[in-house]
Amino acid sequence: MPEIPKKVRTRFAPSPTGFVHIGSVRTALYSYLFARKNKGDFLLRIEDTDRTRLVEGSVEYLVKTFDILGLNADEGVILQNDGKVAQKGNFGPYIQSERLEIYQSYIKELLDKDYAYYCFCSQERLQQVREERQLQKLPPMYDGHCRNLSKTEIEKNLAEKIPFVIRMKIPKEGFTEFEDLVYGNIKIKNELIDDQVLMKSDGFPTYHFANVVDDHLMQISHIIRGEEWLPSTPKHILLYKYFNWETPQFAHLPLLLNPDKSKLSKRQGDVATGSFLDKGYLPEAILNFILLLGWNPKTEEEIFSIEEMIERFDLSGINKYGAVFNTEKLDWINGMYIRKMDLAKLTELCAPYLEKAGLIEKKADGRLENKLTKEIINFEKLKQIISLEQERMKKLSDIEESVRFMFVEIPEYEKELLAWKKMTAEEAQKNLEVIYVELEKIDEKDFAPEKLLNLINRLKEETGLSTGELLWPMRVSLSGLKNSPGPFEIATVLGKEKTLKRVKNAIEK
RNA sequence: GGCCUCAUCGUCUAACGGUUAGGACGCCAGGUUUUCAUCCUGGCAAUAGGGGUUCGAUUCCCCUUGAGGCUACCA
Repeated sequence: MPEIPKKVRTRFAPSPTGFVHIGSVRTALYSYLFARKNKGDFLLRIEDTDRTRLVEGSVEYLVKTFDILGLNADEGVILQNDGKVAQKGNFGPYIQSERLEIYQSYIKELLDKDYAYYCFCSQERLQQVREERQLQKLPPMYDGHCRNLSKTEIEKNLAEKIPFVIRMKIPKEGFTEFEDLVYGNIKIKNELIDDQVLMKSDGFPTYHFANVVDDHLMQISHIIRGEEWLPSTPKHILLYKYFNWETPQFAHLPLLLNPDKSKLSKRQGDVATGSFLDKGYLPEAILNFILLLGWNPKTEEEIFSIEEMIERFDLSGINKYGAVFNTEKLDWINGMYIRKMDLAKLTELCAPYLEKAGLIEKKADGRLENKLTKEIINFEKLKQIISLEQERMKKLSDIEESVRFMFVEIPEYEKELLAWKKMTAEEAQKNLEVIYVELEKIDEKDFAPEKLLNLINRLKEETGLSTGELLWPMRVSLSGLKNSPGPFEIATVLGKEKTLKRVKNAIEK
């Protein structure tokens, strides 16, 4: 493979259709990493040439999502510091609908060189041609009806304002081949390539045309995109040749798959990046997860910071087969990131979930109020509460349910839950009485895990009870849950007063 | 139908033609002072099938099968 001396420039070029597909994020991630790795540029271009699929506000949503993910473009459509979407760079505009004049001038060049032609065929005729060819078991291609119209015919049709498109003139002989950085040598007979529409009747270019023109004008060196473009790449190569432009390198990425191995779609599950973010998957965990869906470092490392990704990433590590998008491992990776995270940061990230769940509320003066008990809780206390779950949670949204018991006045639960294994609830209550008496003797400031452990150990010796017979009832009295953090940790965060209150409540049940 | 592409545990994947086919997630079992989780240890689990080439194929070639993509005035 020849080394490319010029600067590496990659781009991500989404269509603003309203949501950000997780597969697009992977494509963008690979482009981003490749650019960073090679000290190149990463650009974001908006491909909004299909006017029928446009969704209001989606460009802004898209750019913001990428900003959250940390995949910041050096050039193109970017998010400014003031939160506004803007365009940056010397090769703009970077929104295709703002580049119509550019496409017009280049299509004229193709027309002049006889590499493209006007086609006045109606949709109905095209439909008919397709059906006829299908019946004859021929590829449903355009039949070339308008390929050789005379100049006078064309002028007459134009004068009569007959709607037209402009098609690319594909050679009837030979073949087009290229070296894909992932798939290797690809060779396709020209006779099997359709005379692709380049300009639509509404004056907008098709993907194939706008994409080639823009990639060239924006000096893109490596086109990293989904495998669905592999079959149409020869058309693009031909266009570069027609224009006498240097052909960039191509790297097609295998598709992400549904569990049934079809192309990953929203019909079979959640593929919107935004909803993963909403559920509390961390941006870096999402990137780490999708990085591994189709690429591997050839080592047994699995957790990568973005810097490590940049350092390790290499196009040669990309697989040729599609990976099933199965989020079980995402849960695990996300948990790893949560455990490594700074507690204060985690607390800040969890707070909105607690607010949404109606457990806390931010008052006008900035203080946090426990909405259930109306107590004011400071950030330190909230941090302690979150710390109970840091080792346990898989995603931020888990926090709502798992920590609710810390906010209620008294947890609600069935008395029978107090009983551990074969013991009865009454026996459990008796054990709690013993614990209660000892707990009362501890000084508030000594209410910490080590002291509490010592106390329980002492009680074990004095009473002959087992650890479980003491700890299970204690834990349930504090959390009201079958599964929860340990009793010492809960008691420490709760403080002496609340702990005693909960134990007492259990005894009197 | 045509064209293109792909094929290792359930999933993500590793293995210059020579390995008891490795790791991770998940699952199961055991341990770590109560539960769940964490952590540790162990276990179950794969080269789609058939032909070649070779002393020797997961690996190279061919066929079959299976899967996917493309085949729009969508991207």
